[in-house]
Amino acid sequence: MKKIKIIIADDHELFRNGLKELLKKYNDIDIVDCVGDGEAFLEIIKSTKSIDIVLLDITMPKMDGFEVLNQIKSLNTNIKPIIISMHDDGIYIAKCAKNGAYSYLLKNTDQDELIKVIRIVSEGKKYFSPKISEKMINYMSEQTISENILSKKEQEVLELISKGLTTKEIASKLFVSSRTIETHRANIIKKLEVKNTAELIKKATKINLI
Amino acid sequence: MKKIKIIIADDHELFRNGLKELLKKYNDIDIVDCVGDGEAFLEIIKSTKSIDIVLLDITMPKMDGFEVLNQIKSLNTNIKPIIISMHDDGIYIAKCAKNGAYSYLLKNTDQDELIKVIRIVSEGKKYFSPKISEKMINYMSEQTISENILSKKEQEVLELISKGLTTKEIASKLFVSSRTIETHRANIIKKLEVKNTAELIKKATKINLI
DNA sequence: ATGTGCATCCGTATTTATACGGATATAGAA
DNA sequence: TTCTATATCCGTATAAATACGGATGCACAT
Repeated sequence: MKKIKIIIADDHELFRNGLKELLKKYNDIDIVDCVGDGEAFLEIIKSTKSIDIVLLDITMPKMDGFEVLNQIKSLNTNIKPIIISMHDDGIYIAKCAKNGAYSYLLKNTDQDELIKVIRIVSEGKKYFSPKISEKMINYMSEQTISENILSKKEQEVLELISKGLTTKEIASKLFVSSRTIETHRANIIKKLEVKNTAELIKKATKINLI
Repeated sequence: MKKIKIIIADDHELFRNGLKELLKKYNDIDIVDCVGDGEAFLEIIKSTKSIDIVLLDITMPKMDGFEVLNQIKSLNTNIKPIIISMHDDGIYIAKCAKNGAYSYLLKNTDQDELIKVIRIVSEGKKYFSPKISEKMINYMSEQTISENILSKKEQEVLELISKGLTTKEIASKLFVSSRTIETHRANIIKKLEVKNTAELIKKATKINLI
């Protein structure tokens, strides 16, 4: 039988070793290595191939979990990261999900759940528990409060700006003078308290206007 | 005992009525009304207060589910929408989550699951099943493939552009000529195949570069 | 050793965006 | 009704971005 090869990356030694002991008992699991920071982890996976899973903490010295997730993606390995974190903030969860985590567990997760998730993930499936999903979704939906700041026309103009149209193009598309669009642009920029178009689009995206 | 007041909004009459019959059997549930499109639904909730839950389809004539979700948010009611859809695409799920859905069920969900979710949501909690979460998370992480397109410097410049700095400001911040930054800008725009800064920032945000 | 990608630099011309400081008509809210 | 927000329009001036078409030195991989 093929064992699931795992690396543990966590800066708390006690936790790391405890976890190792805990997982030792399972026949289908093989703890290949334990490291205390993100850089050390990356070193290892450069030499050691065929790792299945990394149990990854977010807050680590030198290179944090988010960075590690990014690196894993760009390295084109098939290591599947499971985040084990003490934070249950929606933003953390969403960020990990976005960056390719296969699961997100809290440090107070019980043993059975952990084993269950390891086995699910080892088959290439992602698993996020309903509680974790709820947190993330709450966060995602909160990000959409700020509507109604812009008038309908302004919203329309913003939409077209974001599509790459110039003032002139927008003007002819909406059958108005380009002066009008210029004014709209100026007002939009003022309302969102930004300096220029680049910052505008960034902010508008952030608060979900486009 | 207080019943959970529900409205069903779905354009398929058979499904709508079937669902109604099905839910009739439960003592703690009260189907207040059934409608076939989004506009009709909005009409009803304007007059009828104290609805707890709407079972909402996405594809509907006149006004689709996404629009309805948006309206519900801006109307400041405490109706909790549960999406019942036949699509299990990640993008649909993510969009609903973002727009304030309390749950997302597929039309082939079994009865027990539906009742369970209705009861959970009626208490104000959100619930997304692991399968649905998986779909959504897969979608979210796919949105983040394209790294490594830009060089480090280009990435750095992009970051500063998105913060609203002008070419000149970036140049002096990075101790290089503004010509250099101009070239970087041009190259970034070319690489991401966009027309101008506005579109650039939008795309960069979308593919998670900033 | 040779090539490829990258960071860096330069000039010129045109197009856009931004910053001023106005004005009017209309519709909806107070 | 009066106030307020909105959409629309106008001019002038400067700042910035974009489009051309180049060039060099350096590092890294083949």
